[in-house]
Amino acid sequence: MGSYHHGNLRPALVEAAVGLAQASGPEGVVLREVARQTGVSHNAAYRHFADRDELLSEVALAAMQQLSAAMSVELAGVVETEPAARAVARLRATGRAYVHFALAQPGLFDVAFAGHRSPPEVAPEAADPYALLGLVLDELALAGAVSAGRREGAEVLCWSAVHGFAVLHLHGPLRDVPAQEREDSLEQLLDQIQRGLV
Amino acid sequence: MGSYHHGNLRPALVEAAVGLAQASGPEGVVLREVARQTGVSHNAAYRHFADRDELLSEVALAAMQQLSAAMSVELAGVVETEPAARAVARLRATGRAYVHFALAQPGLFDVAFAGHRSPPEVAPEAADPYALLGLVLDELALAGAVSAGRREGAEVLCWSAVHGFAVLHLHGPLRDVPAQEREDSLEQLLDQIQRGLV
DNA sequence: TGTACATCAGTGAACGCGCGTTCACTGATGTAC
DNA sequence: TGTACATCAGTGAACGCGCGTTCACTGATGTAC
Repeated sequence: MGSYHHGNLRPALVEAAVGLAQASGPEGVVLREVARQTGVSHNAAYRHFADRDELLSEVALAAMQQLSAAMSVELAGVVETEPAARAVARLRATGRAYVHFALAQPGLFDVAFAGHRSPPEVAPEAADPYALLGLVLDELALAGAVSAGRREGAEVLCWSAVHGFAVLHLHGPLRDVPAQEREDSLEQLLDQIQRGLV
Repeated sequence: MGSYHHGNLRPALVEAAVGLAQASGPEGVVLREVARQTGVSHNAAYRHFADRDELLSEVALAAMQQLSAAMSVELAGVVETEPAARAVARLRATGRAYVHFALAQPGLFDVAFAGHRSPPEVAPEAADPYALLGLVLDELALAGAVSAGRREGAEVLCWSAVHGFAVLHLHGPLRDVPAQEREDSLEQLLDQIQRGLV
């Protein structure tokens, strides 16, 4: 690896950047530090990214993928078999995973949702938490657990509630709520979301 | 006002800072610019604030007050008289005002919720949107429009949903949703919140 | 197989940025006597 | 009422910060003939 050409610099830079984002959020992704950690000169990144923002977008994408992965894991853990109960449990799992990811990985969560210049940052299907939510809601509708007229736009309620909950507890006025209380509060929130859809 | 002593510098600085926050959010509140606009040397502020953060906290407080004021105005506009319907209308007004304020005053909204070092930033009662929400929920409970067991913790659902909605539409992936669609979506969200509490 | 040459992927030095903050200061104000 | 003096509220110059980005460059690689 002592060669002049790194050979695999781009992914190495992204990896380092993800590490920094994980540790210190968007501000932590400092080009010069990324280069330092990758053992490369501070301007080498410009061979692979137009500027810092482009690197940051890459990190945001990775963060989204991790979020989706976390949601998928929690979804896979649902063991209910009765269709309606199962769909409900999966919806709850989705929300729970979202909030837990935000709290466990605040840096990545922030990068994922920090306003970038490329608004949609359309991720590959699998990496899109929103698509995942839509899927689970479809299951719910199929199981008859959500009234017909209420399926449409249901994403927004679920997402808003869960996102707001995360943000308020992460940076907002609820950031000092003790963990246990927060968890109870979350389950209650999921109850209410569920009720709002039925 | 050409005198050496300004005489009223502290509030003048806060006012300028609020203006900057309004125009460009937390980052816009630049000490040197605040001083420039107030016609004072760039370090004069240190006679009145320990540092930039302390000034920013003052701005956050002002933002909270404006948010509360906006909510109060919308609340006052509710003309329903039948108690239950009135309470429901007032709850909706609260949420609507919250979101509309966020969208109309993104800079102030951001400052209000940007994580400061003084977490609770306990505002005088009147300036606390959370207290206002609690009040409206009490009315709702009194009117019998919310089941007993569901009054407790109802704040969190309402606040989370409305806050998440605002944030997702302000900076998040929903930022490009057209205004009309967004408004429809908001009304639907309020429907669902309402349903979640009953 | 060897060689010339285009292209690619790194390097090192330098720039400008504009800020927050500190320092030693000076002009204005209020108060005790 | 006048004066000495402490205190307060401003000033101007300076520092350090560490970054993102650009420039002209050089070492490595691959390919055509």
